[in-house]
Amino acid sequence: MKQTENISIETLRSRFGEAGLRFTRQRETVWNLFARSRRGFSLVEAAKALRKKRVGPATVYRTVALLEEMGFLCRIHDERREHRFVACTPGHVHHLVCRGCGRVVEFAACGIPILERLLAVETGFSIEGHYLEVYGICSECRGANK
Amino acid sequence: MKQTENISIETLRSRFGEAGLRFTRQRETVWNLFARSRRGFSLVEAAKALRKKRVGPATVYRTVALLEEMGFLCRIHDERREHRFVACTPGHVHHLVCRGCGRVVEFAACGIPILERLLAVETGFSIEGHYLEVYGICSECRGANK
DNA sequence: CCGTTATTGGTAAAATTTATCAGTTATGAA
DNA sequence: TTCATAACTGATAAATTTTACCAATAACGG
Repeated sequence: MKQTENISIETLRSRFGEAGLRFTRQRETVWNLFARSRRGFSLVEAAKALRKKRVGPATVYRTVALLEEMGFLCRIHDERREHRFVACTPGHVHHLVCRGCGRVVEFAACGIPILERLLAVETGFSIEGHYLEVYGICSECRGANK
Repeated sequence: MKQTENISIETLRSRFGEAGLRFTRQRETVWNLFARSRRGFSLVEAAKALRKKRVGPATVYRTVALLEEMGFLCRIHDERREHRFVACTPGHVHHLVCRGCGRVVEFAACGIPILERLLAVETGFSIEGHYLEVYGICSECRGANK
């Protein structure tokens, strides 16, 4: 399974342009932080890391929300505790999260649609979507424990 | 599909006893709030609702965390925004959430294990668990829109 | 009923998130 | 390249959410 291939800066810039938004130094800096991390960051972590790079906290909050809306960042719930954001491929994807190092691998799930049809019949709901996150230990973390 | 059948107060009381914990008026009050709601509450909502019933905010936070640890409350992410807690059957269950009224219906998922085996092969992770939440519109909310 | 001790409430403090607005800067046009 | 416009930012204040603290309370066993 391929590791997440990140969106290029140029793609990002043009998507901003199309939306009538400016691609500022700060926005690029925020994106780079996430694009280079397999694990992602919580808002607090990102704000702290970006302060050193002259990006104010308010801008970090605003930019992360914006990138999430645009589909470039995904929110990871990470086993019921902290929220993190990771760079992701726009569209419907899911994440496999390592309980050891926290690294995130994207995958395009399936098998769920069948379940959804069953649920629709049994509950009377019309099903519109789902959120799935899988947890495990990556091979690297397994190796480290030996 | 059956509506969530709540744990009885007596069951709850004895589980507290077994764990060496006291079953106080406040803890019972907190439980009752959640047990009677199909939708659940966020911590802020619960704290506000319980203040009227003479349960302090600190106690609400502590008790919700405790009930979650014991498996009587489950955390709902609710479509990427607010966290809510709902009374749930202990064990591995998932939730179907109405985008209209927010009501939550439990279900025991399946189909996921097959996906997990596939992911294990493709990523090298050893898979240990997952979190699944499904969104839709309940029949009551659909009816209301007509 | 009593004593022990877990639990609570009320408040203070900490941590997180949002609002505000004057100053900055990306962008397109000239 | 320069300029004008308006989006964006930063710094701080304010609001909101969560945790810490400790004397007072009350659940539970004996």
